[in-house]
Amino acid sequence: MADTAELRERIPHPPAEALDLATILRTLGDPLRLEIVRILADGRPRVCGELAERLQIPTSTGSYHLRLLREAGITRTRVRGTSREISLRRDDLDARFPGLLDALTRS
Amino acid sequence: MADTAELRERIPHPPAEALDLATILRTLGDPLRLEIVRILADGRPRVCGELAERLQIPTSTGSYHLRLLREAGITRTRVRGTSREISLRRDDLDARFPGLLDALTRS
DNA sequence: TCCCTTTTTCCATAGATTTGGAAATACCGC
DNA sequence: GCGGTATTTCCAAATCTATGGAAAAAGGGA
Repeated sequence: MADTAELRERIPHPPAEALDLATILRTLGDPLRLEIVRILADGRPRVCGELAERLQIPTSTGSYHLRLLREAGITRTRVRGTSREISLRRDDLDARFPGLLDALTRS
Repeated sequence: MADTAELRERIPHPPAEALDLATILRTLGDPLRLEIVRILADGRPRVCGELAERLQIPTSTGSYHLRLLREAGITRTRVRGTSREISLRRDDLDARFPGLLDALTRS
C-alpha cells in the first residue's frame, strides 16, 4: 500500500513542523490572499481558475498568490489532471496554531 | 471631569471600528513587530527605548515599527513626559477579533 | 499524435517596505 | 532659558512585492 501523501502531491509543501507564524501572518496580510482563505474555509477544495474568476484577477496573478499561500503552509495543492485542487491545511494549522484559523475566518 | 481618553493620548490612534484584519496581519507579519507584541502580551506597558534595546535595533528603526503597530491599531501609545508608553490594545482587539491575540501570543 | 484546457513560469515594471544616521522636536528639572 | 534625555522625522538607499501579458509546460481525450 503506497503512502497517501505520495499519491496526493507532486508539488512541494513545507512540513507541518516548519510552519512559521510571522510568515503565515505576512502571507495572510494581503486582502486577496485573506479572501482566498475565507473562501476555502468551508472545507471545499477549489481549482485555480475558480478562485481567479471569483476574485476577478488574471490567472497568472492568481497563480502567484496561490504559490505564496502554499509555500507558507496555509494551503495544500493537489494535482487533478491539468487542474490543481486547492484546499486549506486546516489540520496542520489548527495543530500548530490553535485558534488562529478560527479567529481569521469567524464572521 | 475631563474625558479620560483626552488626557491619555495626544497621538492619533485609529478608532476601534476602523481596525482592519488584513492590515493587522500584514503588520504582525514582521518578526520584529510580532516580537514586540509578544513582549507586550504580559500587559505591562513599555517605553520605546526599552523595546529598542531589547530588540537590539536603533531607536529610529524602533520608532518606525512602533508607528506601524499603532497605526494598525495593535498598540496604544501614551505620552509620559518625554517618553512614550506602549501597550497592547487588547480590549479593542479582543472585541473586534476574538481569539486572535490569544492565538498569536500562546506559547 | 494533435489539440484543447489549465496552470505555471518568465519577465519587466511600478510601487511599497525596511533600514539607520543625522537633524529636529518635545518635555522635564533646575 | 538651558541642558539633558527620549523619541520622532527626514531622507536616501537597498530590498522586496505585486501585477499581468506572453510564452511555456503538462495532462486528457479523440
